[in-house]
Amino acid sequence: MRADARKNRDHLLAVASTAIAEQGVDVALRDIARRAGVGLATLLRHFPTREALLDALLHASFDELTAKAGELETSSAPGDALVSWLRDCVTWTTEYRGVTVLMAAAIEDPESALHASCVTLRAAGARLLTRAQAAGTARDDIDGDDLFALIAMLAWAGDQPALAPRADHLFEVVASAVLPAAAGQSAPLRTRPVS
Amino acid sequence: MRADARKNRDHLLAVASTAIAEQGVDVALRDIARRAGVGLATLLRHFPTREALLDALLHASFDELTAKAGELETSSAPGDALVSWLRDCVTWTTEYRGVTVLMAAAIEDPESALHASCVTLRAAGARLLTRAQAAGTARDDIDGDDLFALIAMLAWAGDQPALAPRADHLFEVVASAVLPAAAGQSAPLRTRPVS
DNA sequence: GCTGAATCGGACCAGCGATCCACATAAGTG
DNA sequence: CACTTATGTGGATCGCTGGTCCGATTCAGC
Repeated sequence: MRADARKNRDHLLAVASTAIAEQGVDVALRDIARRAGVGLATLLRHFPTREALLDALLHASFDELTAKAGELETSSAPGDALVSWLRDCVTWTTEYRGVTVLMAAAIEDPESALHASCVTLRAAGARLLTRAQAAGTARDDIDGDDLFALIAMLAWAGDQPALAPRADHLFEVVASAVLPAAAGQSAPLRTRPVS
Repeated sequence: MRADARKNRDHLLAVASTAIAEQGVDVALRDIARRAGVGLATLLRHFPTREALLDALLHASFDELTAKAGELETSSAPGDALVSWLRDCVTWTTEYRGVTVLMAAAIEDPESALHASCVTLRAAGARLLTRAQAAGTARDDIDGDDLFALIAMLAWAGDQPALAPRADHLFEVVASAVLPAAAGQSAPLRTRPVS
């Protein structure tokens, strides 16, 4: 890649990052290009679709989250690890308002630039889940797909202005369903802890 | 209203209903107008915004759901009534793909044409919820706003092609959090039923 | 400095919701 | 029935979106 092209690419990523933080992932690509001082065509050649741009932007975050899952797998109790990782996932999406619906679409579209990242993320969650299930902390009748869906639902709620103030509380409610006796969560009614 | 205007209005509603069933609430208004054999301006005069059109279209359904809540309030056990009504709400939204995000936006925007309907719906749910809480069947730390959010989250999941196959299961998971010992729901681990 | 290839961005396209206004028509009046 | 007027209509148009094309520009190697 030519030096000027590389510079443009990096600058575009930086500008896109702040623009998305300000206006969400639906920000007009023209705005990003204008703020970066390049033409729309230049942006679209570096990143042919909005998803490709997001993928380049989010790749580091995705890797962080999967790495975090790997750490938690050995450093924390199964239940704590799962709920802590879920929390990380949900809070992370708040930085990229609107990304949830793209992820939900990408996970079943192999053509999407975000597909691979989403599948990896789901797999990381599934490992934490099965570990917690083996320990008897998480309910048995859900799998990685369910977990991914629950994360997406909570993240979506965080994206909605009317629902966002409740996001933390909703997380607790959902978490209490996945981990009925999770540490730090108040059980809904009286739940007998697993011995 | 003039007779021809009335006829156009009714025809537009009928066409919009089928178009939305086919393509979701994001269907192009131009398409609806064209399929109805009128100009776009005519559609937009009868229904100034997409929300106004949806409000006219959904009003009957909203009334049905609130009426259903009133019935259940006297005919069923508090827990059963709540979970049954939740199920009705969520399955209803599947007929109008994409309506959830509009409802979530409308509930806190008093200017929205859908605002009043959403508030009424939330109030109906809140009544069922407090009744179930008084009976000790529903967890105490949620309110009508939380319930509305949970319905919206489940409905949104049903709208996402990748998540829709799991929608029923996700409903059970969330319901088990709201009503830990709801009849017909298998408790996640062992939960001691309230005496 | 020159040349060829890589890169750029303004001009365009189709689609969207929305608005305007000349025209058509239904409803009321004599 | 004829005439008037208020109402309803829809094609043309606007600004915006994501996306494509191609002539102009700039870089990299010799």
